[in-house]
Amino acid sequence: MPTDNQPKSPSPAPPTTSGAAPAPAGTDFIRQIVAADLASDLAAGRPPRTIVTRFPPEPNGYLHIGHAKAICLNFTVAAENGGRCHLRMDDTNPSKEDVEYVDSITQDVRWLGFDWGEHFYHAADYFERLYLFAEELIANGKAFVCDLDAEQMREYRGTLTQPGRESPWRGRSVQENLDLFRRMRAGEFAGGARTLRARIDMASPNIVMRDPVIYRIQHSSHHRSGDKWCIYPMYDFAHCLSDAIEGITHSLCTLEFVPNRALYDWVLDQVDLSALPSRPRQIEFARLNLTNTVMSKRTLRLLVEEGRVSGWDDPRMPTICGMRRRGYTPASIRAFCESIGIARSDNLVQFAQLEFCVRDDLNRSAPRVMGVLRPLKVVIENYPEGRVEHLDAVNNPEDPGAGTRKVPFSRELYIEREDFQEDPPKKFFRLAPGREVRLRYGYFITCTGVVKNDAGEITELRCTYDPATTGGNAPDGRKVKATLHWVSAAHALSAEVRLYNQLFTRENPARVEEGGSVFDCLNPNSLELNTETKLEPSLASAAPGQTFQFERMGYFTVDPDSRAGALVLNRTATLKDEWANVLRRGGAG
RNA sequence: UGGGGAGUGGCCAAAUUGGUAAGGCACCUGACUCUGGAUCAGGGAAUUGGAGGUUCGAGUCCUCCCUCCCCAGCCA
Repeated sequence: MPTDNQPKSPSPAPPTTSGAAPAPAGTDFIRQIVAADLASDLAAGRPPRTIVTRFPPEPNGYLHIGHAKAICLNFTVAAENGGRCHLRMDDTNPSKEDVEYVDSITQDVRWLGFDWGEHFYHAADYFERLYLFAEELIANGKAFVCDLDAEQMREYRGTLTQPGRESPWRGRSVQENLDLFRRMRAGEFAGGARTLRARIDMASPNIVMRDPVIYRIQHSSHHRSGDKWCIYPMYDFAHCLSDAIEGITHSLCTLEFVPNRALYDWVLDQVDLSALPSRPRQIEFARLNLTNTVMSKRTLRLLVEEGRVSGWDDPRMPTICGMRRRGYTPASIRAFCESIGIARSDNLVQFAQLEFCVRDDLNRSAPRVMGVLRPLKVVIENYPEGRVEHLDAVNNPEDPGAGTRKVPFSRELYIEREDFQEDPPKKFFRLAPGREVRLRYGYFITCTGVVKNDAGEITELRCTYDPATTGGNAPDGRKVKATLHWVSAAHALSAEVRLYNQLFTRENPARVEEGGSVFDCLNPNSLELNTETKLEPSLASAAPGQTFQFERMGYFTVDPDSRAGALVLNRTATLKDEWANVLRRGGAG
């Protein structure tokens, strides 16, 4: 269970009536099924079963936000019902898996705020038992050793519209199958030379049921079992049995496994489960898709391998480690996963939904600070040269307990370039010639002059301040339309800031055009490097991982690339920006 | 094309199993504000993919049609 800021979800009402009792309202179909199962136990006079779920990643890549949806679902459904959730490495294919990934996976799940207790498992640890189940299938005449090679097998499988043909090896005797299978295990045959197949129905309209391979020979060493095995079970065989072995009650997976459910149930029907704690049930839900990004592990891997991003933890990546580096909090990711719901229809969630969740969380927790991304020098002509004041600034208006800090003010400052316009449009209430604005926690200033270079670019503003408005308060109660953030030029810290934009320009990059590539819509401007940022001096001691709100600019998180005196910050998210909406609507003129 | 899954405001997503379309995000308006942030109040937006049918009554049931997604790895 998450321990920090955990979004409280109401526990389903205790089931009181028969198995047909209405499920609690306002909850997704999976929670309704779980509630109904519990209700049916009660109705039958049994003690209600312990709900056991599992998150079963294959350690062949890094976890992403789509996995977070599954992780939140599995762990919270279990927790809401007083059950438990296992973390299981689905590591049945040694050629693609690595410990590097199991380490990152456990780290990410823990970081998200979930605890699997002692229930950390590996499918590889079940290889011996799985092998025995396979022999049981053979003994029951439900599996056979097949000598067809991969290409032949494809031909025999048939097509979507044509039934397959039975393998010539389908009729081998139990004895021969057992002997061959044992010799497969013993390493007598080359990789790919033979397979163990379930004997089901080559004419099934469900292709998954056309005598699927359940064991293959692969002479490669496994990250966990080493060289102990040279035959490895396939997903469809290993997964359902692993679930049964662990006592999983509800095996939640994504929609693409719907056709596999027939095989999941078939395998469980063929073996003696009586010594096992449960007969698990597979339930599918729709995977998460997010606008302007991709969730496919293959594509994410290509982004990394082709150097289009800096690594799996590039802050533009939808990976958990990328989002962590970007500055997303575990609570914000959990809140997001809760907000999108669980259903069976394909979906494409807008990135704005995720951004809302980070802002919502960071607004409450992030210390405020002033940072100028595109500095424009301001000289306050009537402010004494050499004078420095240390003004009080509130650390977090959402959290009075966060206290205040001192910010130096002096004659020469930087303000944001975009906060000044020489010829301001109608709805622009920031600084302009002759106009008065407030410098946050500082003074009211009035622009009295504009200095330009030979190219006609504004290089400096001349202003005057009203000494009576110290701290930003006007004793005469006069109002000002805008409050600007600023930084004292002499005291400013320089920093590198990485401004991130969408990785892909199209809403759904996964939908590739004929003959095209996902990378056709890669956003060339997804990373904007800014080296001119000036920060208030309080940031000097900021440590990697810390997130701040730069007032009026957004949330920024200190990157691990930072070194003493050389801060690097990632923009986690911008603030909601009314002015940007005005500009977008073209209503500023 | 065989099998399977799914279509509810721009995006997610509910709907007590037939009783008259929640909520969130986004958007817009106003209030407030030393962040054009936050907060508060309000608003627009859906003939529930389409056409028929059953019914006093249909998002929910029936029929037909359309669209999208998944399956032809010795991947998961």
